[in-house]
Amino acid sequence: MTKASDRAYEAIRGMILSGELSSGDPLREEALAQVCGVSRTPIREALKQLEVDMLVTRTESQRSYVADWSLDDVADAFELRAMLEGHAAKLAAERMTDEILIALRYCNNAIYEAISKPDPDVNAFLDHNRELHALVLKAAGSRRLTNLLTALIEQPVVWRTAHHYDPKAFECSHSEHADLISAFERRDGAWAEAIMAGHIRRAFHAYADAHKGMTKGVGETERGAA
Amino acid sequence: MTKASDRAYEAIRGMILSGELSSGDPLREEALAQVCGVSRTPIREALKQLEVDMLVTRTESQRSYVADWSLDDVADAFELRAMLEGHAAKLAAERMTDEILIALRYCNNAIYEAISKPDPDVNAFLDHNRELHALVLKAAGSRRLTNLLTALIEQPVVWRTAHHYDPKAFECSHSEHADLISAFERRDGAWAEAIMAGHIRRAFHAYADAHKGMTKGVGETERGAA
DNA sequence: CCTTGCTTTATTGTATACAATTAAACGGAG
DNA sequence: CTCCGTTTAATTGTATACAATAAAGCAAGG
Repeated sequence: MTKASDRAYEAIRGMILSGELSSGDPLREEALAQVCGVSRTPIREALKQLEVDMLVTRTESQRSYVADWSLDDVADAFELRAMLEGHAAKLAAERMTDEILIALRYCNNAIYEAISKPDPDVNAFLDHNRELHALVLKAAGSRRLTNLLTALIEQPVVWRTAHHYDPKAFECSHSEHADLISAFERRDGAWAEAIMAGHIRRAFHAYADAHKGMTKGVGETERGAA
Repeated sequence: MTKASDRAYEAIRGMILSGELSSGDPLREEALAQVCGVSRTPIREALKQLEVDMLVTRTESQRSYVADWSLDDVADAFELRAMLEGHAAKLAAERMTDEILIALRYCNNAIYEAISKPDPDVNAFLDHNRELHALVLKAAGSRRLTNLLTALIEQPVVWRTAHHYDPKAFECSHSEHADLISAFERRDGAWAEAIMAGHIRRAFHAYADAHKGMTKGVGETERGAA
């Protein structure tokens, strides 16, 4: 993925998530092309993808703007994710292979390594967490489900959530993964589904709690009291 | 929507669904551009959208092919649709407005008109059916959910399903819609969810039954016994 | 005869020019 | 002063040329 359209995608996404661009800001193709150092063609592809990701909205006249991300929107996304990823866990339990099971255990051990030190390695946690959830999707074996979820999992939200975790929250996440693996070992789809749904919902509340007090929308810069 | 990219999208989609293109056929941009009478740029956008729709797959080297649509794939899609649209029905029941309720009743009446004659008007049925489901999504009020479902509802599959309906199946569909409206009137989310999930699953089995005996994949032309 | 590496060909990726469309600026009439 | 239509500027849509890359064909060596 060293193509210009991918770099443009990452660049624009980064600008949105870092707060360099705020909700509602217009995204003009030519301006972005200059900033990203590419032509408009890859910019258009990137914007199309970001629109699918719901980080960008388009008016009826095809102008693009940075999407608004209210807490309600995030709640909406998390609820859908809980449902779909719960379903994925159920399917995964029914279709689990020994190979993937081993990989899952390895993955959760790596998560443990990352968080069980005085100074938790949040990035390592995120990497292995992502890998673990990807393994569940792989075991579920539904391309459509994978597609839907990747469009739904806003990695930035996960990032923000994890960076507000306290040691106990990390431990909780690891413990839930362990339960999930137990459910997989026993091929207990209903259990796996319940654990996963709870796992996602817990993450949402962690996000919502961390979000409390922030009066501004996600990605918006602080402006101080008027 | 009179843009070249939309026309290209419809044209390619049509070619795939009509069987003019078979599963696994390569889709070369230039060839499609000539067939559609447009340049490669809108063709690329159309292919990207068709890929989201899962009518087209791309190899790691970015070549596009007509996707394979096995019965398992369709079952997968219907299951996800049952879950998501069931969820939508639950939300819709909780957030239903009188205005939408009136529109729903009108819509289901129109469906009744279309099917309760000697020669059912299948196209009118499909139009009003689509409208009814769109109204449910509107009442549910989740942009994300709407996005996910539109990517999931392969209208062609619905089309094929409806065109194999017998009078009793039409009546059944209409009756389930009526029940759904009752659930909405009573703001009974759980009931609405159950009805909708059953409604979609019934549609799947109608599709599967009609599909029996077709040894070829969807969209593939009959070739006769070897 | 099979393999391996190179050459050729086909296909996709990107840049850019131009056309079409839409929003903004402006000006005149009421 | 406001409203409406016209003109102007800005922005997106499309076509096309060229660059980059991957597949296919081919030839030489094992």
